[in-house]
Amino acid sequence: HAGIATQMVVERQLAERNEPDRHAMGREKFVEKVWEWKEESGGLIFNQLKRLGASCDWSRERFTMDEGLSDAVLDVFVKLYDEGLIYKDKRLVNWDPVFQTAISDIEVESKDVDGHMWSFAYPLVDGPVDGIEEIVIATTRPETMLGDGAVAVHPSDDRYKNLIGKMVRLPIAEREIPIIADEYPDPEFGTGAVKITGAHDFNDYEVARRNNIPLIPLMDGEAKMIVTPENNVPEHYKGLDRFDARKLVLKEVEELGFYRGVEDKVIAQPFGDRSGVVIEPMLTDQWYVDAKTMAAPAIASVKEGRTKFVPQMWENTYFNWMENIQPWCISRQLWWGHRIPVWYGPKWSGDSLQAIEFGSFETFCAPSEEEALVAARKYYHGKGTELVVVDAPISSVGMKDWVDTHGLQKMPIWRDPDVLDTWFSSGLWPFSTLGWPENTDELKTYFPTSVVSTAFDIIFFWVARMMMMSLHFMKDEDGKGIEPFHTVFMHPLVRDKDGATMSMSKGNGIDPLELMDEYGTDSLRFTLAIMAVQGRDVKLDPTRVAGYRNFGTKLWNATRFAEMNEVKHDPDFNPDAVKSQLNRWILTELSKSVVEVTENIEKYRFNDASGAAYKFVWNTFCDWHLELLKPVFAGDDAAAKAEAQATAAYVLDQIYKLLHPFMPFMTEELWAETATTPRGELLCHAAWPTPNVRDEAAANEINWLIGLVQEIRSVRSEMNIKPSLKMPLVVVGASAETKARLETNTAAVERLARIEGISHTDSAPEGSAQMVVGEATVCLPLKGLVDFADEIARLEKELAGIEKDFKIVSGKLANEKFVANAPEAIIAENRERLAELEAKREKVSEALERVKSFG
RNA sequence: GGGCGAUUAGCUCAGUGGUAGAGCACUACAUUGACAUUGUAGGGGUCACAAGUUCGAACCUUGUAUCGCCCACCA
Repeated sequence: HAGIATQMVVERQLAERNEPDRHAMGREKFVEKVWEWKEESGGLIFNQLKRLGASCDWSRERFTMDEGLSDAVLDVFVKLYDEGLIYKDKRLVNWDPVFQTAISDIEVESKDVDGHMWSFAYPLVDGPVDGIEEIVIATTRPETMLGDGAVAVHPSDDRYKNLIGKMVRLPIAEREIPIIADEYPDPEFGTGAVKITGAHDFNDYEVARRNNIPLIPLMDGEAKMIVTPENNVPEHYKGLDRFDARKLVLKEVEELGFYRGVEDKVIAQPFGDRSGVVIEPMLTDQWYVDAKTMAAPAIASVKEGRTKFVPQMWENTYFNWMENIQPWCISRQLWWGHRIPVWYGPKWSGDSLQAIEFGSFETFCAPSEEEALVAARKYYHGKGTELVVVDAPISSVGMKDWVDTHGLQKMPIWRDPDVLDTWFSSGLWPFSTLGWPENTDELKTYFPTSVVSTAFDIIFFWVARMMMMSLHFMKDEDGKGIEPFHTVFMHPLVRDKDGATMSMSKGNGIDPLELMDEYGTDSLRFTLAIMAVQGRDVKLDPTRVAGYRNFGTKLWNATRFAEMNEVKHDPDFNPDAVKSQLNRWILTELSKSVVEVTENIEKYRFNDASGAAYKFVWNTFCDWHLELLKPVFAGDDAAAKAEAQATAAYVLDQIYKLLHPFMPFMTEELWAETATTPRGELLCHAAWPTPNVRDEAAANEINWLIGLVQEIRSVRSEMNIKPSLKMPLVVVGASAETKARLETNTAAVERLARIEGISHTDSAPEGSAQMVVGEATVCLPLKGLVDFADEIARLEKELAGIEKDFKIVSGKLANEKFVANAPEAIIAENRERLAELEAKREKVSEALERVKSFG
């Protein structure tokens, strides 16, 4: 691909520098130029390849990395040729007049442009029929009228019934063409009569073939007008650009009195991907792959589930294309790529050397020149004829000259000048890269592969072709084709803020290199992962990248904090032996996160996987675990400290692993930096974490603690109590369990909720803010600190919220149909919730009464 | 014309039948404390619209509107 792209760039450079074009320059000289300008012309591509680690030394004709591949490509061509699946055909192709090469349908982009539709009259040659003197046709491309071979009308169109078979005179070219009947014209549209230019329009081509109408070429490879006996175009059109020819045709048609009007019309025009100019349908000889035959097993593979698309909706797109597949044109009129392994020589029709058929040529398809010559010698019977390989193809006229000059003692042989479509070789990627056709160890190990990850826009270019090629060439013991991969993961396309695909030509791209320079590679990768939702494209917003850059910093700082507290990786750490509730809690949360991340990766839900890791690291580990560890680290219980350190080290290790797919560079670095003894392996080779500790009691205790702290903080904030002010906590109605929990977590509560001293009493102290946490009411004595109207308002608001929820839940449970139809679990959940709400409502009401009584 | 997808907080987007979510932005407070690339608390949503299915709908069905993409395109 880089080679082809380079050629495109070099051709543009040639044009800009007013150098002769490639065709005038010759192949040899052109390759020199590519070589000479490699840095400035192909430098970008070259650098990209270097980044990818490709070893390319820009040796002539091909990259060194392609050496083995080239052989495989030529082998495949020869095999398919021998099987009759590759053939040469004269057909209409999409032609790029700038690069002067055939391109495939999917390299053509249709755009709506403002255009015109002109009407011309073609007079009937033998005078009026039914009072009709002329037939009026409409066209958006007036210049093509010079190549018309017929005028078509619908057989059911009564207006023209009696005109079918009559001749009309073509203005300017002065040819007589027939009026024919065909299903193609729409009687409702325009005049119902359509001009047929078989050599320059795809629909017309089909009509012309069906009706044996001659195809009359009007243009050369650069889309400049040509003058031939067949097209009878006046001499002064010769060499005119198609758009200049259009103007001239319009002028002359008007002068001749055949102009019948014009209207504005938006027309869809096909543009070439690479050149950006309007493509021209062109009648040419090209090599084709019988894609219909090759596609059948590839369709079956998806139909029968041996290859799956993720998300599945892309299978429709795949089928839609594969079932309507056209012959695949693989010739490209370029000079940089895999050259088609076909040689031609004069055709022979008998035993005698004299029996040359001057109009036609014999084809020798072989993987190398030597082998082609062997075949050629065989063909020419070794009748004392010496084969001479010549550079340029020889036409039938040239052949006569050759015979005049050399006699029949020397036979010219020449190679097809065209190269293969890049996707022809790309389609072989799953096996050609592994040393095929040799049965190498690599091939045995890595073929078939498992998942191909790509964007939907190359399902056809690449995915479908890999499947066709693999199924055809790679067979199992029973001779059944092998799929190159079992899953095709379609990742989202990154679009710009308006939803358009980014492209060089539109200039709307966000350069990933710039984003990486600004935010870091891992940040960009993590952002793309967390935004990679199945079935939806990504509109990339750089502020999101900044957000996830901060996440990386957070992890870095967490590691630094751990280091400062002598958190050290302990190779003998056993999670199941951990004792403290806090540590058992984080291990439990870790287990849950491991499951969540793993399952989502396995389901290709990378956004959910990275999101779960993000939440665990920031909102669980950093926000709570590390905060709760601070009093432990600051305390003097050496055993507790040691266990906390070992646990934190273990959790960090698991975090690095979970995040490694999404932030490989940073986690690999942290993995190495935090090693106390050598890790013995890279993080990317380390075993994926598995869930272990599941301690719901510990989880409940710490989650209760978190709830308590949040409750106190919330009240403090709402009551505008300065964070610097520490205050006592008075607990009313605590159960034995709550008392025990408070006892073990006193230090944590005091630190995180800015509390000084926890006591238990039977009734709330006068002037307290009161919070209901579980069965207990937690009070902050605020007498003299705040206005109690605020506390009343706060409690009333809370009570209103509870009332609202209570109504909803009790309403549900009062509904007989709900109780009768809803699943048990849901009903139980609602009952539980109702009980909780009821208890809380009671406590909050009591608290409110108390505050009011104080007032 | 056919197909596919989207419409949820100011913005970018998660959420496929059971308590409406994230990041950014916004408001208030906090700074020798791992981290201001920060912390705490908070405000903000008739889930485009309408009808239906259901005990229950952002989610399922049908229709409407708007937007996007793909395919085929009236010469």
